[in-house]
Amino acid sequence: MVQSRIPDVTVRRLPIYLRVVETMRRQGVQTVSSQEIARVTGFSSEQIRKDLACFGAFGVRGVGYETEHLAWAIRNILGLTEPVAVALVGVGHLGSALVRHNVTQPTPMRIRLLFDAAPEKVGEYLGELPIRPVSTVPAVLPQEGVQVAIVAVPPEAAQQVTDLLVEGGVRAILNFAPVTLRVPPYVYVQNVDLNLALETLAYYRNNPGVPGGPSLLATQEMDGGK
Amino acid sequence: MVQSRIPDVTVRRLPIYLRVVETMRRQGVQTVSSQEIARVTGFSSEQIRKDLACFGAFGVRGVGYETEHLAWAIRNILGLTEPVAVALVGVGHLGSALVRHNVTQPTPMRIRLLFDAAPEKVGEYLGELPIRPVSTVPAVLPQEGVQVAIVAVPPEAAQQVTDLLVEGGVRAILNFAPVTLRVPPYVYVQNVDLNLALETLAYYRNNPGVPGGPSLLATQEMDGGK
DNA sequence: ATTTGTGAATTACTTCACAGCA
DNA sequence: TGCTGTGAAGTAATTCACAAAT
Repeated sequence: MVQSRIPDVTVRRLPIYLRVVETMRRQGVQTVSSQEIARVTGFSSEQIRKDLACFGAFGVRGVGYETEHLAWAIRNILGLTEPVAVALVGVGHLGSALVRHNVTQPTPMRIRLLFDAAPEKVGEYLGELPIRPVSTVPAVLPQEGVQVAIVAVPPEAAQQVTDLLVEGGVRAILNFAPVTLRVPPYVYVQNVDLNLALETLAYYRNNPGVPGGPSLLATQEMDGGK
Repeated sequence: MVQSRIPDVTVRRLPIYLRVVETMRRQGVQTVSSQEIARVTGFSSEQIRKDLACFGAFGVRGVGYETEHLAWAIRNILGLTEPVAVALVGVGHLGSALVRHNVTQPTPMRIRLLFDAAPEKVGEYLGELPIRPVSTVPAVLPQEGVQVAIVAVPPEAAQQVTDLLVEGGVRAILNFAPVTLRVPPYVYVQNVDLNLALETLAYYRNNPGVPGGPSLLATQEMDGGK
């Protein structure tokens, strides 16, 4: 059964399933059951079946899912059939670590454009990639067809940078700055806030035994509260 | 009304509230209403009141919350009344960026111990902090009273490192390795998986206008699926 | 007049239970 | 038998709506 509206939690689980299925496929495994994916990921098998069923029935009853077909299907749903170019703004400690990390990873999301505000950084190279002035974002992004961006600038600059990205036609942003970004409703923002993540740990250090929730990463409320 | 069991989603929102309230307090603001916090964070004001009411009633009707008192209360709930020492394992690109990032941040979560497996890194310093051999984790952590750790090692080494951390008495782990860590039920794991975060963006780039979920960062299912 | 605190209603997500197919 | 797909039941989280307090 194909649903029109896919829950956010489901979308966030899909890349996990893809990783598992893809690994198995490369190991030569032909089919995989929801129980096997459950074992590796920690999600329940029913949940995995429900998630996959949102997009139609790929499985074979009594057998499981064909790894080749399932990997293809998930990549299609996510829009990962071919490499996706990503822009990164803010080539500081964190930004450059993200770039160096990204080049070693087997993900189709590829950082291809770098921007920074500091004049002394502009023109330098990080690996093969030149660092461009952040003012050129609105012009360069459409030209290069890039619609996904990472914000790794100091909090003071984050909103300003975001406005430039939106002007450049960005549709989805991964934000490392510890601020709530204001964007139009058609732009998706996912926050990765390292301080918040660590501070949450402080609570569970003292209140153990509870956790539970699966889920994966941080969306952002769109409106400004009512 | 004081609840015994606090929802995970609430715990993940508390550090956000703390940040906002703390900022206002430093600006000399005496009281803050749930609507004002809502405006800044994007959460609804009812939700904020419900979250805070889990721990008792701090507010004054018709007025709002006293910033001083509220900040103190949230810090108490989270266990952030004094600095919390954190260990980091894996001083690669990402790990060292996290350390350099952390020293500039105004969070009470302080990275104080560094570990790495590579003999050529052991003994070197990153800022003031010496890099220790990862084998000393089980001995050093209890000695230094550290119960929170960051895993920033390659996926192959992540489970092994986690076992050492658990042996050393760690209660909460922030995991950057793209694997599901196996831990005893009293250890809390929060995953930050950069590839998954980026891959989720790919979906929303093509399916705009939806997002919605507030929430903040990645827990991990504990059991192995049933 | 304003804003908290909270039951009630609603919505979202997960788990259960099992029919249907290989 | 084994495993998928799914309606029904159950649980969790959010929003509504308003009484209580200043």
